[in-house]
Amino acid sequence: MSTSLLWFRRDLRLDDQPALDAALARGSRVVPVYVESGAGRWAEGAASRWWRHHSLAALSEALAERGSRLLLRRGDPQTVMATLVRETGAVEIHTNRLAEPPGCAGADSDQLAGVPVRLHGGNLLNPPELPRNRSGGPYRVFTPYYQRVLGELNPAPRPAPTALPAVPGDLDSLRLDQLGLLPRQDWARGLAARWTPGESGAQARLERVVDSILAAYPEGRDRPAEDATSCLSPHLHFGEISPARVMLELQAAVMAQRDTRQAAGARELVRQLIWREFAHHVLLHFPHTCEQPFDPRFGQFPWREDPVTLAAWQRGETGIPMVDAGMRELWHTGFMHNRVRMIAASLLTKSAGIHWLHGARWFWDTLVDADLASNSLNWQWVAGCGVDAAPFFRIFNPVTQSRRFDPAGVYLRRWLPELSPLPNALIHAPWEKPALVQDRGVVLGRDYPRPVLDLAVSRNRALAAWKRLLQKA
DNA sequence: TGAAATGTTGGGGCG
DNA sequence: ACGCCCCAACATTTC
Repeated sequence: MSTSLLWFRRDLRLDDQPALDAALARGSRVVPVYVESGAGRWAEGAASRWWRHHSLAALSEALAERGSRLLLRRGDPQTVMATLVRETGAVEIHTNRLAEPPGCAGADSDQLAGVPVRLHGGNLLNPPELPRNRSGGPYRVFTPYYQRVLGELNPAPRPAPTALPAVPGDLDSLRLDQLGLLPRQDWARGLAARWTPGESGAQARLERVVDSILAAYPEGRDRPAEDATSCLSPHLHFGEISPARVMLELQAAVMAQRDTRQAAGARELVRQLIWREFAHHVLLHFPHTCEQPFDPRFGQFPWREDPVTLAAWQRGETGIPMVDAGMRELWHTGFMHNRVRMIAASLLTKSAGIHWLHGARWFWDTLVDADLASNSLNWQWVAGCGVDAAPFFRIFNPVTQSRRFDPAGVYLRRWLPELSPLPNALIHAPWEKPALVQDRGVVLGRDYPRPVLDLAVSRNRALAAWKRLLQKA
């Protein structure tokens, strides 16, 4: 009877788990293992580590319930696997592809410790190198990519096995707390209040999305005060739910046709899921884009070194309420509403002219859904230097956006309680009428910062810099 | 998944 | 009745 190692990486689930299914299909003994390895490029940030701690706890429990056991080991995967192969006599390693660039935690290899690594496709709907456009190259524009893969997707997720083979008791495992994933200081209470990491948390959220969020999703997803987005991103990042499972549930909602609004919401969410696929497609074919602009002209762009503004942005103290609310939501919950991410990112890269990598690195450290492919693609999209990017001159006005998408100031007051005495007419841009603001007991510069930049001035500066770049190129 | 400037149109007030 | 102006609403262009 042969033995396989089931190497969990960011596929921390048992449902629709192709690596698990394949290991079992060999009719062999299956030894599940998680390897805590060293840093490397884009070492996981603190919020992600918090999430992973809890996700591993849930996975460990789910395996135990089915008669198996999760081994936790620490070290270089090559070394750890060599030890495990010696201890178990394993002939294969099964895991799901991550397809990140070399040197990153999610880089794949097809052999470790002299044993073949069988790479499965449970993390994505499509193998990330596919599809190819008519000239045989990768896609660089979302819409044709979307239309192409939409017609080809036919997910067939498989349910979790109800029982698993036992793991020999003499195999050592670290305790979860020995991985040291939790922060020393307990700043994570906000995260714990907001999230339920782990497979059952992911499934519960998907159920709620289908039952009560989908119908209003197309318009609701832009209003940050509402619970109207899927919030599946961290669950998907850690593989607590498979994209094929999400897809199937959404397709079922479309098929049911009870509610055409629900079907429209499902289609829109499928589109978002395919943005995730597209990000992986792009990072696989253009692996330098996690650090370098996709559009080479931007190698010459005069980004400003401005540590003071960067720090104000990070702390949520720019004096621009919609931006500060988003940055504080991020700090407290490890998440930021998608619309607000675009606004905050536009302010940093375009209004402040600060390099998108500074923003990408901050998000990387603070987001529970930090994902190299999505983070890189989206930061470059906002900055205007990426694949299918927003043109550089598309600069968000955070005040206009705030008035449009949070007209009643509900989101602003939630994250900026110091502004809650202000009426809706003043809360979106308090610096415009400082005297009226002061009448309400809010003193700018004391209770809430004055804006770190002038939106009109910074807009013109950004446009001028872009124009000069075009002339050079 | 923009914003601001500029252009156009049409209704109403008014001499 | 008519032309004129104003301005809001909408469309188009430019960045």
